[in-house]
Amino acid sequence: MTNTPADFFEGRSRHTLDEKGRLAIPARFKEILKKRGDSSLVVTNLSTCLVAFASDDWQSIKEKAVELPLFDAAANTYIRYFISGAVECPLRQGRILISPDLRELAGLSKEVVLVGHLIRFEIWDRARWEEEFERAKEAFPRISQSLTDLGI
Amino acid sequence: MTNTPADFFEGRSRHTLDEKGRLAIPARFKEILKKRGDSSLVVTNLSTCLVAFASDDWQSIKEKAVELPLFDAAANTYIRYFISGAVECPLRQGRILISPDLRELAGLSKEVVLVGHLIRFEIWDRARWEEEFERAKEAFPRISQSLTDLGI
DNA sequence: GTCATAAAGTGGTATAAAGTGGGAAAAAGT
DNA sequence: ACTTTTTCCCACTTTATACCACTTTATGAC
Repeated sequence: MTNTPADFFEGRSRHTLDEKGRLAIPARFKEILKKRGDSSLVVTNLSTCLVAFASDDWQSIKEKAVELPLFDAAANTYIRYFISGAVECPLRQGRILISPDLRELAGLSKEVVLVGHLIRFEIWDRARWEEEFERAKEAFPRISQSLTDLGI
Repeated sequence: MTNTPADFFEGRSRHTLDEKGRLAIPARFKEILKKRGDSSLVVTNLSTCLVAFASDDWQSIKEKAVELPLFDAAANTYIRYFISGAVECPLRQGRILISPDLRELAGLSKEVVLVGHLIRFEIWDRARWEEEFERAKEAFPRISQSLTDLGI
């Protein structure tokens, strides 16, 4: 794992989450944030893990969401499920604090894996991540058509 | 750089509603109100929860509603159901008081969840929120087309 | 390779802030 | 005047933050 600063979140790191819910951010991720003049991450939930964005990337997601009609069912589902989980997490001593609520949703215990996802990165409980990785490895040969359709 | 508070209500918080109906407002939400020079919230009912707005945002909702045709059925339903429920709740010692009427409508017991919804935030009974969250999570994969139509 | 040094990551403690609960004073309604 | 409700104040508990120290991993010189 080189320490060349990249523009994207890349690579996987195993970290530990302490009892207070503090999570160290890998140095190469911190470099990216620093380059953008950013010192916080925005963290929210997905169904099986958490996702972290640089604040200005999250900002543009929000700006779209805020234009949605007040009473549209799909819009409300989207906001309640995905947007409403978002918490700004400032980096302190190179770490962020993950709320008990989000920790519970993602099933995070002590051992955690941070997975680079280019514009964002994911935060997985280690056991869940290993399951998901196996699933992805298994599924990979079968998704070639979908990838072609997506232009890859 | 600085720990700037966001412009929108984001994140979920678990709070307790005491016997007097007092509800603490999360510090990050209070920051937003303070930034706007606002010291009250406007709270009204939705079908399964309550919604809170900063007073000037509520003002613009009202200004739109007042332009609606006098005898339009949907307009009247909207005003009777949604607009008329609104109560101004001033912040006192960082808390608001929720009337027994609204508490009953939203089925609020002791455990309550505040759900950031950008321009507004929702107030849910905890058990109801958990049901709704599961529903939203479940429904999420199926609403992608609607979201695309909405420009997401 | 080994050693020294630096950087990254981990854990604990003291302090500060946020959230919670209850009681007394004030205000409102009867 | 009396009851009920609201408001304010204080005390307590819980959670977050800053600070410090230690361990582990990476880096560079020899």
